[in-house]
Amino acid sequence: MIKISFPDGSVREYAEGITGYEIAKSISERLAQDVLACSVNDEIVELNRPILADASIKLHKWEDEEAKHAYWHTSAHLMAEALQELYPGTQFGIGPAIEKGFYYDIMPPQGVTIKESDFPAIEKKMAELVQKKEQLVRQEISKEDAIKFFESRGQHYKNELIADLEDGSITTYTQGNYTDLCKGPHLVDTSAIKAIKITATSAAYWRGDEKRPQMTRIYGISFPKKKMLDEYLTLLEEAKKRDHRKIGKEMELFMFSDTVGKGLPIWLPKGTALRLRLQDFLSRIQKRYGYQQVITPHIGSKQLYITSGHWDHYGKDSFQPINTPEEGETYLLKPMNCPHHCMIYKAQPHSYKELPLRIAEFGTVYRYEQSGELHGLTRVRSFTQDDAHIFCRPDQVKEEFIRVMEIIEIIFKALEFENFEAQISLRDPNDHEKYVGSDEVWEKAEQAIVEACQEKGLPAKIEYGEAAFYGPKLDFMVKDALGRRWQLGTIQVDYNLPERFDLEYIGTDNQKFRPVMIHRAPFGSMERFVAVLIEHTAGKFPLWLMPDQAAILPISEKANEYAYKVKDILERYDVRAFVDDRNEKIGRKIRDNEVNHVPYMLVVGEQEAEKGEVNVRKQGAENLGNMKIEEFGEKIAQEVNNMINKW
RNA sequence: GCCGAAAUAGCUCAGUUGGUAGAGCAACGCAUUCGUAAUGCGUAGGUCACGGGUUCGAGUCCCGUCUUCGGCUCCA
Repeated sequence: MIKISFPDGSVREYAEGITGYEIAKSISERLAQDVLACSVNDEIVELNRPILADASIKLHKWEDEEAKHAYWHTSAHLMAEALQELYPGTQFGIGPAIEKGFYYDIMPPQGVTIKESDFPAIEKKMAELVQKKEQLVRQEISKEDAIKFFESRGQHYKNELIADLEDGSITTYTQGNYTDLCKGPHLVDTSAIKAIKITATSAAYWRGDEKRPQMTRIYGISFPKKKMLDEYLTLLEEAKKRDHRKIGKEMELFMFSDTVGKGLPIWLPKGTALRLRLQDFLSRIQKRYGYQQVITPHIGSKQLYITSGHWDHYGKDSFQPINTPEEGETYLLKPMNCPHHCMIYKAQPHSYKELPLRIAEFGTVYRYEQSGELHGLTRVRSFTQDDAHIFCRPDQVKEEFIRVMEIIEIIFKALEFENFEAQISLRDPNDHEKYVGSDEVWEKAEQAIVEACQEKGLPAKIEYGEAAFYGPKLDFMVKDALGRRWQLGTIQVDYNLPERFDLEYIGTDNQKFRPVMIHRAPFGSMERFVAVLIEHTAGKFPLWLMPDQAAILPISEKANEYAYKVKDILERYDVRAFVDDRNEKIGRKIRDNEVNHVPYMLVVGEQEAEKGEVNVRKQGAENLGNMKIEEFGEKIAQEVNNMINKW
């Protein structure tokens, strides 16, 4: 007999060789039906793996990530089996479970391309195979046999994977005619896969290397119940409705023009109003935190970027230089603001007493992004960073870092971004080529970041090899409507640029010292931030950011004049309203757009005109009754002020 | 840049097997002046992304280009 302990601490005895499934069954039939995988001593295994010694066990149902992982991984194998039958001769790369579903990278036989129109056939074949209730059979295999086996099937990619594996650790899983090199774990059989949707195809390089062959990646998702698939598809539809590109167009916030150029956003009046409000908000906070605002040109001489090192690193991958016709000068569109700010620092001698010096600019930069990368406002070729550079003494780094984290905290709180993740990006300890600066300097910087996070109690994921070439960084990621992660706020320590620009300050002993530079952008960029903000709020911004805070509806022609008077008066309170003087039903527009972006509707007629009042209706037509225009203006201004001053 | 898909009126879309270009909303005009989150009637609006080809005839079929979309790769 062996002892099995459960997550609740209880212990039961079972015969040696019992499986997870049998354990589940011993608890209840229902559990046995629902359970998909189990963890034995924290290793996730399939339910039919015999347990040979005392162990702790967790049974995973669909709700657990572990179960979903096994489920989708098995789905990937199922899809591979279907593809093998539909397209004999297909070579298989890798086919993992991902956050939402699974994919398989395949090399279809010569002359075959898999298109969207082929998806139903693949789904159908998978459903057919499910009917067979094929077991997934795990087999341990020697390296030699594995190579022989996959060679005999013409699976060269699999063999390349095997070459990197250690003998003795190699396992395969077989269901029906399909055998895959795989570590597992899997479902016991495929019968639990009830609802399948092939969602997309894409090109993907073998092992992510663009010099290697390009494979076809097929994405899919599957669920134990048809209803869950339908719900998932509905969710995707809902997410599309809050796509910032759609809402941005409807609300007339921004636009793109093919004639102006791809990836070059144009901010329309309402979008500009929103953006300026955000900039204003940040400026207020920055003033409080001792920043000074500057404005620098949109181009800089090539020499500036040679000094900064950016020319060597990115020259060939950026927009190409601008040359003057006669004097042979060479300029670059500025891809970042740091070098300009360094020159501001360098223009004057600095005492240790002046530091930290904090220089801020809403600086527009231009970066060449590959055309396939462009995406709404989140990935563009010209964007404005809410940039600032802090020049400080080495002993001030941590404190300055913490102060920046406070600013980011204020912004995220003010805009209710609770769903963010923090990531500390450190260098890849094995790669010294990629980074500039000494090990010692890097270690100090990395330590400062880690400590700052600890002191602020910010849980942050550490990623090695993700640092910039000039220094480690802390990034804040927020998810968009479709669950894609976008980097917003960023704080980066830089020991490199001060060196390259030979920046210095005079210490207490009258000696020269090198300052440390901190780059930071709490929004990241105005474009990306507004995009994420739109998706986060579905266009229902907080009142103080709303481009149109009220719609004024005159009831009769006679009231038109009064309506405009109301607008004028409200403007004095900085309340943005528009007059709908043709009495077009606002509701119609709103319903057609499936959005509801105007928080207040002011109905005005002769009665109101006489008394100088407005009839106030809140979003959803709730009638708040009549009040004086000034009273309403005051109320909104007050509400806005409260929201801003809270921070 | 790569793989796949799409492109029709300002917007959202329809357009059957190739045979005169359609709707709703918006715009404009006229009527309506209403206590309200969809007033009525009318008018105008299109080189069907662009360029080539097949055909008696192309929005529709084929090829190329541009842009957009979904991914890949990339991201200072």
